[in-house]
Amino acid sequence: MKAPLISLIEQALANLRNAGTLPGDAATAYVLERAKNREHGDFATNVALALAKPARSNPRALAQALVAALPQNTLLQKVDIAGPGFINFFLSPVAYHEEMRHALDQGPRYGSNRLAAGRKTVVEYVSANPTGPLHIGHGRAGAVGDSIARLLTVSGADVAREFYYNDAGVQIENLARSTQARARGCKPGDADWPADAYNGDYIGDVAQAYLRGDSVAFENHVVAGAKNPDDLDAIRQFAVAYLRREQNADLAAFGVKFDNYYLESSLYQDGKVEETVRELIKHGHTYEDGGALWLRTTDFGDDKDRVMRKSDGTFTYFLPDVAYHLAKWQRGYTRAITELGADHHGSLMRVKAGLQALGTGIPKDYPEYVLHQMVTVMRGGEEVKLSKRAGSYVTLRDLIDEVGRDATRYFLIARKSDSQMVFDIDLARSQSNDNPVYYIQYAHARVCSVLRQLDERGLRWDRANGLAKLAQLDGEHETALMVEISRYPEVVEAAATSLEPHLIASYLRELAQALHTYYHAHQFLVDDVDVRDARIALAVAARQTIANGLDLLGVSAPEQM
RNA sequence: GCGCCCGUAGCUCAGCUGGAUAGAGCACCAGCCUCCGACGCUGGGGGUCGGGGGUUCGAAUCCCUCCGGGCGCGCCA
Repeated sequence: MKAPLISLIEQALANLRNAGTLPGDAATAYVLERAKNREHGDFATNVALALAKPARSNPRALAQALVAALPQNTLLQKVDIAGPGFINFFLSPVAYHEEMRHALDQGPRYGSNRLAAGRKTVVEYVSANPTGPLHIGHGRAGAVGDSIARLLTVSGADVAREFYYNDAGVQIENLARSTQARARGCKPGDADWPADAYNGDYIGDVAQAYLRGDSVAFENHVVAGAKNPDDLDAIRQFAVAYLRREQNADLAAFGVKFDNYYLESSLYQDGKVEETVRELIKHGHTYEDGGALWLRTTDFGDDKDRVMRKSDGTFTYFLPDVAYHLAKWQRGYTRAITELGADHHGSLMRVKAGLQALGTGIPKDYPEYVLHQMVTVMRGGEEVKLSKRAGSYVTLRDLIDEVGRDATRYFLIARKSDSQMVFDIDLARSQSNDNPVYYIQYAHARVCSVLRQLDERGLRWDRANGLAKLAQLDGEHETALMVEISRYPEVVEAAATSLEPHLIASYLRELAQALHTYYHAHQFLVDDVDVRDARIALAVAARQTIANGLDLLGVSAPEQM
């Protein structure tokens, strides 16, 4: 609904420039936003305040001139000037009725936009190494990353979801040795238990499956356990396959999917690592010192230079990261979003520096990072410590089983991702008013229930008639609901622009509240056919909007609870 | 010590690129089911927006500083 208003404002500004009221080169950085208060209309702009100085006028006088220069439009009912010089726009009811028509006509596409139209985008998230079960942090990464992918998709982008994992490094070697030790009957604490081993019980499960000769299928591979505890290479391959399969199963249960699985080992096989090193050297940002090859990341804002090839000839972790992001670029992704735990933020600068040092024209803001902060898990009023080494461990699978997929996803997405958050298992489990996800889902189910009632009473909803008769809905709660629904496209745009899916979560709560309030204030299934059709039209528009919003969060919209 | 994130009602958190009297949920108090599902609705109390400066018509929002949390600062990932 904003676009036509902005167009009107721009026309008014052009008129004033032509009339000499405004200088031709006046900057037009102004804001058009939803008025917080209904008394201030539907939208308000500070354009007169922003332009008062360059126009050498006072804000209220300029506002008067602007309003006078505003073209006539049927969408506008009234335009006021208030306070220091705000211009308040009161939309006509027809503007909202048309928006309800859009919501119903566009259905699942209501709220989509063209912000990122056609941009080939890769969204990378989770990217856990296959050394153990996924924990709640991975859950947050999955919920946030997946939701961002959905937001960009409805914004027109051509999105690929990607999972990157290390299948060759030191940690994998550790995994293999740990599994081997288990296969030989050792346990943590035994004299010959490896020093840096993974102590979790799940390693024992992997070892047993290996010894049984189980067959593990994952990501188009099948790996069978070779049963031989001395074959470390076979153990490594089996353990990676086993844990990857488990992680994939957990993510699938969480509703988080991927288009690509990208292996670190492939970067070596395809020569991408060597190519990256070669290019970095060629562009003169490297030097040797102490037998190691350094990258002069300080040329690009880092506080010290970084080793890229160690004196033993192997690479530090960040070089494959640079090679990996180069590969994203080379695969044609002009936009890359990388979702990471905030504990990795130290590596961002290095990877970006490496990409710039390549001199291949990769933009400075490539990739765009979205970080998520730690999640503290509470159960029974106490913090549950997460540790791969210790026994106490809440896995993502535990949460899905205990709390449910929808509530877990909602809780993990409802907070701004760069804020630390507390995940209270007892709260998330409670199916009460403590729990916003059920409140929102219930609003959706309620409308479904009304339609079932309609059917049971042998009545029929005439959609076209309902839309035509929306003018009969002029009550306070009905208007409020229309306003909420019409905000949805703006919220989607804001969330997609800032890569902040939590905005959708907050919005949905407000929308659900408006619907519940409306539900209590008015009866839907009344005898007056026109009023009935109109009220159902509004309710269905709300239901559609809730369903669309929940889908962006990866949360289901049940027809009954 | 340096860098990044954060500090808003008793608790958990919103507050969009600065805007018009600071919001929601929970908890607490008082009401609402002969009525389309009460997993709901209505009303009420409750805040020096961590402290202090600055920028300007206007600051929870931007800048500086201090205090208090978290996370990073390896030839680990």
